[in-house]
Amino acid sequence: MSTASSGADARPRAPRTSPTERAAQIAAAAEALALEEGLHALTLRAVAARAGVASSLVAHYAPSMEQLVADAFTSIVASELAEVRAHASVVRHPTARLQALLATLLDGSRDDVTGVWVDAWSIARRSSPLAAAVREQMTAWHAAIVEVLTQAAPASMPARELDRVAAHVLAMVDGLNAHGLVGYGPTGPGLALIARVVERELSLPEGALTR
Amino acid sequence: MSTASSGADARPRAPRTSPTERAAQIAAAAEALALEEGLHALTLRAVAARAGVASSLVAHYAPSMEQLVADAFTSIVASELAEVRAHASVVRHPTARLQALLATLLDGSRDDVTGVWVDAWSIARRSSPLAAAVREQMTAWHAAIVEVLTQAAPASMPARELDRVAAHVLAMVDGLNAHGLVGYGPTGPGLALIARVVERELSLPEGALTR
DNA sequence: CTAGATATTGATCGCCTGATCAACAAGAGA
DNA sequence: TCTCTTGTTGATCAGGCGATCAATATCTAG
Repeated sequence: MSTASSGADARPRAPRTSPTERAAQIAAAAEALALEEGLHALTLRAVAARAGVASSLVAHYAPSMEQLVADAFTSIVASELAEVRAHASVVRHPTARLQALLATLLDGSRDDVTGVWVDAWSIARRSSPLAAAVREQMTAWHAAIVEVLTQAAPASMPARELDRVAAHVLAMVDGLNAHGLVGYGPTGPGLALIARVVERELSLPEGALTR
Repeated sequence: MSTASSGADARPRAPRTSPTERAAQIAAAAEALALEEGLHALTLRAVAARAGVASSLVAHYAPSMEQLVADAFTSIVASELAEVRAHASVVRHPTARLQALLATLLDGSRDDVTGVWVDAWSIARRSSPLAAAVREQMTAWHAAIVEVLTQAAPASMPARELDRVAAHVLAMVDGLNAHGLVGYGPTGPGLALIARVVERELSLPEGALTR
């Protein structure tokens, strides 16, 4: 018996760093873990192992696991939104930009984030911090969709209508992605499904969003 | 110290019954618990307490908790489908029947079942029995929606189109209900949102499904 | 070079989970 | 009434959970 004995973590001691940096490392570990294994995988010990620190250190930096989960969710989803926004904003033509937005939301390239969303809806029923975070991010997504819709819609279209169409799009995207996550339904035709509706609502020529 | 001592369950012994009946009781307890507390609440001990038996008896009747959860899900959702089918089938006029179907799916009167659906999508990623059960029930729902749509649609409408519209409706309903579950968005206007699309797709007069 | 501040740790508590198995109890058939 | 089948139980195992706290190790200011 020379090396390990019975310790709680059995691991070289983590180098001392600034609280800010350490908190960032732990948050990053939590986000990566959630994307790979889902929000359920965010346990004190799993996050600690991922970050290479003792589990008690994670507890030291996070007020509670409930809050850590809510924060990880917020960070993941906010990043996704920023990413998608950036992806769409490079497309100049408004209609093409709308198409790019819808396509990237439905092509399954973000299944890991979709998994986080579904976990969040489930867990949020028992965690009010997470519930608040979910509502907040949904509102942000709604606003982003409205923005892109507005640019592609006739100027005469009232904001009320755009709100409605955005809610429709958000529900469709979330529904279709949830379905795809369990291996059900057509993830490919998803775009065609939703494009058709949006074209009509915005008075765009048929096929404007599928070509 | 006269009554309880240290036992595992501390409870009057359950009367001996036939395996069939006992299995049904346990299944019923699991379903009720899932509707009230979510699929996450289905633990060996919680189901046992609800059924008034020892936890080891639940383990004796269920091959595994994973399977018990999948079975409870299937039973709950199949019942819901039968119930909704019955509710719609008493409406004679096809268009009114379609409206009744959509309205009952979106009025929030089945939030408990929606919770079970969301839990199922989340857990199904880690449980293949549940994943299979989810796909199976989604297929059944799709078929039921197609049926009602067909009766309200022009006879000339190809089955391919009806499939597409049904997928659209299912995604919308699931998306809107998931949103409503965390207290986000307009659960009331939900019907208006989806009715508008379905009216157009089926060439129904505007407002046919909202009045 | 020392002393104080603080980032980090290991051990521990109480509670929960699914699963297994010998032992018990109660109804059914002889 | 007696035996046999079998529905039911309690105890137990190995593991995981969040949280807390005294102790330790390391950096920094004096």
